[in-house]
Amino acid sequence: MPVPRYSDLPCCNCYARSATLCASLSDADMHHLHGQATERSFDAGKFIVRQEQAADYVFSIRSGYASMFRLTAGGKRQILAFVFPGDFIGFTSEDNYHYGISAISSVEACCFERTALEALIEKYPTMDRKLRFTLIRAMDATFELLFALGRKDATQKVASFVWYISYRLSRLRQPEDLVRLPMSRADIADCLGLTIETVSRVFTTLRQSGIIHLHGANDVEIIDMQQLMSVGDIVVGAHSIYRN
Amino acid sequence: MPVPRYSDLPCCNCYARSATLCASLSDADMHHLHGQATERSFDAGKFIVRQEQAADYVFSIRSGYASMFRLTAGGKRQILAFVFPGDFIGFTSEDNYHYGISAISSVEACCFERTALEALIEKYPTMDRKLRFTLIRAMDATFELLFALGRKDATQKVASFVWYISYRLSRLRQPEDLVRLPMSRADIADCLGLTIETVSRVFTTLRQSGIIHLHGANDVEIIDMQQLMSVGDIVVGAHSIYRN
DNA sequence: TATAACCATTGATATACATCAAGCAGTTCC
DNA sequence: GGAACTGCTTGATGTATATCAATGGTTATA
Repeated sequence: MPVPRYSDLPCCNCYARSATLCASLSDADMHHLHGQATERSFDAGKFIVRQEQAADYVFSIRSGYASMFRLTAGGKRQILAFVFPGDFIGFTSEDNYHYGISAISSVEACCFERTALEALIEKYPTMDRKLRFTLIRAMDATFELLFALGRKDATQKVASFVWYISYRLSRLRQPEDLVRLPMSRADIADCLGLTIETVSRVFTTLRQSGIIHLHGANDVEIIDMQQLMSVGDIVVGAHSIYRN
Repeated sequence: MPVPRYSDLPCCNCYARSATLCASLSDADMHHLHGQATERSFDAGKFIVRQEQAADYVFSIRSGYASMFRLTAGGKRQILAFVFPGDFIGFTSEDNYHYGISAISSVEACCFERTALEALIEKYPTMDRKLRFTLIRAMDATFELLFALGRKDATQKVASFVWYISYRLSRLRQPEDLVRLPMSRADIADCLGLTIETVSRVFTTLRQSGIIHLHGANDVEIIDMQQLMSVGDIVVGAHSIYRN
C-alpha cells in the first residue's frame, strides 16, 4: 500500500502542519504522525479538558476558538489564554491539568496521547524545536497578559485586548479593520480580571471617543488604530527566529 | 590535549547541568558547550538585560536571585517572574527583550549567544527537549501568577507568594520553615500588582493571625503551613514527566 | 406572534486598595 | 555620637472598580 501524501490525511492536513509542529516532516513521517492522532470535535461551550483531570493529552487546534481558564473554589474564573486555530495546548508539568479548556465556538482538534507524542518527538527531533518555539511565543503572550493584569487600568486592559484579538485574527486571514470577537463580555472580563459591567462601560467610552465603532456587541470596527494602541499602552516588536 | 571532565569546566559545572540543559551530555559535549558560554557576574541591583535591547543572549543562572520585569511609560513596574539558581532566562520570540532582568542579590550566570546556542542545540537534540520541559514548567509558574493577579485579593496574593518562594527555595536546599525572602517589599508589590503599603499591611495581619512569624522584615517563619496555603488558595499537584 | 431566556448596557452605591503623609528602625557616613 | 539615608510600618483619605439593581435588545422556543 502506497504511503499517502500528507494532504490526504485529514487529521494532519491542518493549520498546525504549516505553522508549527510538522513543517519539516516528510510525507512518510506525516503518515506515522497521523497514526498517533485522533480527530475530535467539540460544540461551543463544551469542555476540551476539565480542570484537575489527568494531563494525558495534547491538542492541536484545527479550527475554532477556545479558552484556557482556572476556577477558584468560590466559582470565580480567570482565563489564562484564548486559543486560536493552529495553537498547541495541553502541555503542563503537572500530572493533572490545573486549568480547564472549553470551546468558545465549535472546535475541531487533533488529539495526541501525551506519552505517544513524546515518543514520536524522540524519533523526529525537529518537532522538539518547533514545539519549543511555539512555547516561547505562548510565553511572550502570557507575559503580555500578566503585565496588563498587574499594571493596566480597565481602559488600558480593554484597549490592548481588542488590539490583541485583532492582531491574532489578522495572522489567520487577511487583516481587516472589522474584528469579530469570538468571545462574550463575560469571557473578556474573566480574562482581564474585571467584571462584565466594567468591560461594557469601557467599550462604550471607547466608542464615544471615536476609537472604535460597534456594529453589534461582538463586531468591533477599529476606527483609529494608532489611538487604540496608544490608549492600550501597546509595544509592538518585529519577528525573531523563534517566530514562524 | 585530553578533553577535561565536565566538573573541571567552571562555566558548565553549575546547577543547570544536573537540572536542565546538559543532563545527558557526555564530557566531550560539555567541553564543546563550555566553549560557547561566557561566565558573567552581576552585583545586586545591576541589569542582566535591559528592556528593549536586542535579544541576543540567553542566560543560565548559577547562583543568586534576579527579577524579570516590564516597565510602563509612566514608570510603573510589573515583575513577570523571579529567577532562581538553575533557571534559564532570555528566550523570547521578539527581536528585542520586552522585559528587563536585574539582579536582586549578586548573581553568577552562564551567558550564551542565542544564535550559537541554537546551532549547538541543533547538534545535540536532547538539549531541545530539556529546554522545552524547562519552558513548560516556567509556563505553569506564569499561569499561577496570572491567576493570582486576576482573581486573588491582596491577602490571598501575599499568602500564595510566601508559599511559592518557600516552595522554590525548598527545591534548592533542605526545606526549612524559616524562609529568607531575597526580595524587597517593593519587589513583592510589583510582582503582585499591589503597593508596598498594602503588602506590608498584609504581612502584619498574617503575623497577627499566627500564620507566620517575622524575624526581621525578610525572614519569615511559617508557623501554620496548612492555613497559609488555605488562605492563599493554593492547589498543589504531583510531578509529571515534564518535571526534573 | 407571543414569551422566555440570555446577554449587553446603564445607573446607584459600596469597598478594597491606592495614595498621601508621618513615624520608626537599621545602616552608612562623616 | 549624630546626621542622613533607606526600607518598612502604620494611619487618614480618595478613587477605580465591584456590587447590586433595573432596563433593553437579540435570539430561541412554544
